[in-house]
Amino acid sequence: MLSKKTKYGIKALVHLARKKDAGLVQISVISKEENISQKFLESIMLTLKKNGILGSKKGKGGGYYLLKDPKDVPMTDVMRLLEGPIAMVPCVSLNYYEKCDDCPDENACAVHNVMLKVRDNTLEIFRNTTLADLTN
Amino acid sequence: MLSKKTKYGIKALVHLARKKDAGLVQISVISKEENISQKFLESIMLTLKKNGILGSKKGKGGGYYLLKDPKDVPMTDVMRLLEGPIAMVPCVSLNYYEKCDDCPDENACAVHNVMLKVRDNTLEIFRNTTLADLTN
DNA sequence: ATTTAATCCTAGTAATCCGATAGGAATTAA
DNA sequence: TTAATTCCTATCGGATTACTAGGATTAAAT
Repeated sequence: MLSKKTKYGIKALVHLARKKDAGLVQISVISKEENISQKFLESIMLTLKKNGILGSKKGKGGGYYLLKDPKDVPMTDVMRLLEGPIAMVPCVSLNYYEKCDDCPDENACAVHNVMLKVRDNTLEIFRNTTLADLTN
Repeated sequence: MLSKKTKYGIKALVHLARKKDAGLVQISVISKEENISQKFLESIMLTLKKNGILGSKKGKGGGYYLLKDPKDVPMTDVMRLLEGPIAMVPCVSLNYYEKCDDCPDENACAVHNVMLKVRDNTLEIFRNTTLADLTN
């Protein structure tokens, strides 16, 4: 299940993408329009900023903005940043790989092989879906 | 991320599918060969039994067995039973649907639409993958 | 009958994660 | 100087996860 953090993060990014020519947008605005707890959203925006997806301006009249064009922000980036691995098991994760304690041989593991297939498909979708696609 | 419960459950089912002509298999055996905590596996086997996937025989010489042919057990059944919804958000779930608190219009929701696509793909895989496929 | 070996059942529990919330510090514009 | 914003750290209740404990029940073998 997708965490609320990721869900809210995506919604906020789409919000910014839609208003990308309007300059800065404040957390308070996004929070109201998207029905997201403001304090919670603050922390989400901060991690998006710290990881090079958003820029910000502090102080009065400040706010957030997208650093890149929406079509250059694939969902893989957003998902990995907010949600973590895209794979359902660590042993098929590209970016968060971990060996299983129980499994002596990955290639012989039934779970490994189905989940690899699922990951490939999901990854394909997220790679080919950008913020721009979500905006429509 | 897949829970250990689901992972162990799948492994146990595959184990049984591979030994389907050998009659009953005991939890203790599966537990050892698959490196799964026996007590934990007990509870998993029990839910698989209560939900019509496994049969059992109690007492000395007892054990578990598959109720159906492995090729008639799709992964959708196993996943839904052990893991719950296949969808990443409740609002795109077929079997566990729930409306989002925050979202006024599902069709206009960016998150909804990507996740619908992901669910369709994942579902397709799980529907077309049976225990028999995992056995090879 | 008794022992042994298995499933069945209910509860509890430690650790972790999630979804926030609290309370300010720092910065900037008016 | 004031108001409005982001930035930062810490905390917290509730839920979930991955087990564990302890026995009740059933059935085969002796």
